[in-house]
Amino acid sequence: MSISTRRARERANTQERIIEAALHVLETEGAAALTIRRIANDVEYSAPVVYQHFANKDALILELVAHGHRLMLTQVLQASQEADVDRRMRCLASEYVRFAGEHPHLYQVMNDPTVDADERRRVAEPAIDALKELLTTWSAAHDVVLADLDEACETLWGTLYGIASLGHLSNVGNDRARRLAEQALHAILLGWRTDASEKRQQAPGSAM
Amino acid sequence: MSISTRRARERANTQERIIEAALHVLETEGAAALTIRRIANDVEYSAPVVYQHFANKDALILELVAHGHRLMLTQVLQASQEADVDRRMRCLASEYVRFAGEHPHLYQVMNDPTVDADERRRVAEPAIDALKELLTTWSAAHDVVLADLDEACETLWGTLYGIASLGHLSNVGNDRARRLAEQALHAILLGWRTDASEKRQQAPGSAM
DNA sequence: CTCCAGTTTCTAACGCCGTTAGATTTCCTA
DNA sequence: TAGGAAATCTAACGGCGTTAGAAACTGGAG
Repeated sequence: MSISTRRARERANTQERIIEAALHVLETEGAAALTIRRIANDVEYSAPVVYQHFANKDALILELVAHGHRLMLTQVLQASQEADVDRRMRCLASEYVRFAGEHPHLYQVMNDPTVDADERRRVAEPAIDALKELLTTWSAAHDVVLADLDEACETLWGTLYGIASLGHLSNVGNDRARRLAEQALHAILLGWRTDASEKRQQAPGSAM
Repeated sequence: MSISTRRARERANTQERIIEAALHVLETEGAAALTIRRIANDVEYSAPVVYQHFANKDALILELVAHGHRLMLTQVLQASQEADVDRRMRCLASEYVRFAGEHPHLYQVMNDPTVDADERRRVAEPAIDALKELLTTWSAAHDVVLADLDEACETLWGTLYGIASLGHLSNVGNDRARRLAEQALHAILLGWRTDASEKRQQAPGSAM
């Protein structure tokens, strides 16, 4: 009994080491350096051992993506603990972009279109849910009834992603991108509020 | 004399054929199928011939990216010839996302972070400039003075990119993504106008 | 027409990749 | 301590981008 549990523990341990090694290579040297042989070498095993823990490279990468989202979620939430909802929103935008800038390669893999869309969606869900929750409290605080919460959330998510991507895509520095994200978020939310108040003035109905 | 010009013409012709073949493979089968050997096969040459026309695969891909931006620019401009500036803006957002949805693989390569950032920026410049021009006329039409035109433009560009990416990133269909893009653009522009009018009420100054 | 120079094109190979089969070693148990 | 299962390694496959060097074709001079 105890021997098999030890085996399982060792197994889990090397699996964890593989993930950490992969993460380290990815963050320090980029996606191009992330090869099975390289990872195996770093954990002092031969390449096929990796396939005892992951069906293939894609599965390993998916694990990195999931890890990345967990990391991002905790960092962003932890850094944006403002009392005011609007400040919290603003802070979230800024911190999201900061994360993208501080972990460019990880962020890149997290949004790599070549990893299966469904799986990517799945591992990103907790982060999206957190945004959805914040957006809910925001809309309640401002008496704004959003026609479709999911749509509104996806709009914000997409916007943040797009502006964070500017950081690598062009010459826009991270600080500037953070300001742009704050500004865009501010503008979108303000736009929604304006829409809502306009609607309120003429007839009771849903937003936009 | 005439013989060397004919040689040059033939040379340019095969180069064009290579690009077209590459584009065809990319659009119909995706980036994974885009290999030098495959392209060479399609133009009925052996692989090394490709290297007489392009320094390496990256250079060829950059050509596809440039082609993609030209295609997108003409399609979007041609489809959004509205008289009203706001309608034109709205239409531009919608058409941008439509293009992304109709050429998913090309669009993916156009925004692939692994292609050199400077080169990518360079070939995307004409499209960005067109957006900048439209934004200028918009701000003039609404008496909105944008603090930094380039920043505002990059915000819009990033937002459109992010929302267009939702199309592949999640379950969001293209039609829905188009509506979201229109909505986000509308909200951002409305936000800027609101900012400007607020500023106007208290003191003359720049926006945001 | 023939032969030669120069260009174009191809074949073969290098080193890398992800991945798998089969031999080998290691470890527990009976 | 011998045998069998588990873990691990070596070697290989096919494919990738890329390059060197052989082969074939082209055009003009004797």
